[in-house]
Amino acid sequence: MEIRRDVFQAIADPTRREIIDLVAHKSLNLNSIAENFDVSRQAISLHIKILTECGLLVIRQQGRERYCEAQFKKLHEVSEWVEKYRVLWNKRLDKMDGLLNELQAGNKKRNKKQHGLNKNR
Amino acid sequence: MEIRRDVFQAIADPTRREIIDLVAHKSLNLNSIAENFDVSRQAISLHIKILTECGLLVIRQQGRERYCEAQFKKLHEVSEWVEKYRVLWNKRLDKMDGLLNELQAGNKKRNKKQHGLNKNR
DNA sequence: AATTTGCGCAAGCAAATGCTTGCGCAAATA
DNA sequence: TATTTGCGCAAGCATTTGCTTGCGCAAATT
Repeated sequence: MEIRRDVFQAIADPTRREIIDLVAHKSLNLNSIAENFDVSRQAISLHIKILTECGLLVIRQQGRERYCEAQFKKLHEVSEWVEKYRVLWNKRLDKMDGLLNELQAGNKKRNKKQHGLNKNR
Repeated sequence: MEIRRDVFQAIADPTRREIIDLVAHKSLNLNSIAENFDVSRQAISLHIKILTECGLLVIRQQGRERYCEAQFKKLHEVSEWVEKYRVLWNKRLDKMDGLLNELQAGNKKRNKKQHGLNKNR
């Protein structure tokens, strides 16, 4: 068991993202989750299976009910991948700001050239 | 044109994530990108199409070559979704730390009860 | 003990995904 | 001008995905 699933693949589906949103703050059993969607219980059950297989959810069996608890640790993988670009993307914004400022400065008047300002972003 | 694609869906595929990694620092034309993979050029072309359709890539046509440039702004959507859980997931770690400490304290000796310490994380 | 409730298993199916190969065009090179 | 190069378009195909419905079991309720 425990088929290594890809987290990125798991959160690709909007329904699965909603499921995570739902159980983020308090555990819910499968049927309570399914109530929030207009697909069959079975469909939701499958989504939950996928989410547990990749470690984003953990099931606590309690009698005949299965409570789903979010497991955020696994989101770290996604976070890492995205955040490594944050530096670059801030840099790009800076550059754009710079260009905009140059343009504005140029339009308003051709004197008082401001250059390389606006590094705060 | 411009079929609104889901960013989450786009980055679900490992090849597409690799493509983004490749062009993160410098633009590359399609064939240079395709060289890095052992699938056909056409397959890569399709991946790139998907990436541009959701705004993660921008194409600059230059003669007969098409240079792919990463567009990190769109990653913000992913970042936002993931990061909103960071608080929760840190909180959970705190709780676990707390439990661990209680256990340790309990094991070592049954006196000197430390409770609710270790809030620093 | 009989019924209801929660949920997994499995089959079946349409649509989407990822890939390939072959064709053709327009820009660059010879 | 003839050939090469970069790349899109389109058809075809195997998997995968997401969903449904029906069955059945075990825990809870009556």
